Amino acid sequence: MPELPEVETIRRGLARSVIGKRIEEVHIFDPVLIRKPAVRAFIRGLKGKAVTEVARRGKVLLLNLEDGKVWAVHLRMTGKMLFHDQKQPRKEKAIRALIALRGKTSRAEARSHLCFSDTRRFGEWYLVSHPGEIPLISRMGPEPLEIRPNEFARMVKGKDRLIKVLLLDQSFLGGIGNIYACEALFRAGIHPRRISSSLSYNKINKLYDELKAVLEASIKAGGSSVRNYRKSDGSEGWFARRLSVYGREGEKCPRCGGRILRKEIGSRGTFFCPGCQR
DNA sequence: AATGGGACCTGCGCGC
DNA sequence: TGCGCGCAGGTCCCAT
Repeated sequence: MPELPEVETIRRGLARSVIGKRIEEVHIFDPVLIRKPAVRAFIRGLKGKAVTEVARRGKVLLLNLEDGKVWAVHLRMTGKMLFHDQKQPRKEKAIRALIALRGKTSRAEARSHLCFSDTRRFGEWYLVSHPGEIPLISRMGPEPLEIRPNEFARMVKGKDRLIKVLLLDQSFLGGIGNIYACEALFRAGIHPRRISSSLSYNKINKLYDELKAVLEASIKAGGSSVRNYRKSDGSEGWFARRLSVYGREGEKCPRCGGRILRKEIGSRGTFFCPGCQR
């Protein structure tokens, strides 16, 4: 699924296209999508409300409505939030929901749509009064782009866990997924199986810098379209071509020329260079 | 406390 | 061309 840079890219796209627009129609084709409240109440809660802001917490999109409620969207692995300016939404497969919007300002009154497509159907929608009502968010650790280096070091030192698995734990930091965990560890020269508490302060500071750098660089490029991820306008992000190790098993390490390995770590495919990650 | 495995779903690419 | 297997940007739940 989209990780922090991808969700942030979508957030920015939606902020440009849907803020100020009013939700006119809500069509839920797959009721399993709606996790809270019941489907009928969810639809009632969205209908007629204008979107005032688009925020993000970790990998969760938060669309604030004019009545103070929050429409939360988790894309999981294959969810796409596509904004369509045309009268009819473009042809998409696996559409689970469709939202019709009306331009808020009187004159144009243009109609547009938000289309939620999600092949694997893991995505989730909520309507809540506060993001904290979503269990994942209530337990979520800090945003990696907002934390300070000394705080990060304290957190890493305080756990005895495989560093790769720790980075993926949303209750540790919110927003990091498999791609950026692999990439940050590669850039920092840290083996994904290292135990967090055993890392030197030097290494932890390096990891902090590289994590931040890779997330920010990816946001600038619009995220990594390795497979399913698309921006809200349907286009691809450019960062996949800049990934050093993710998805590159058997390729040459750009740093030392060794071979990139793929191993299962924490039940996830993990890409790294055994030559320069120690 | 931390780790491993399975579950939830569907589709794509690969080897034979 | 067809079939089976492995694999996938996530998270939850249970067992050890």
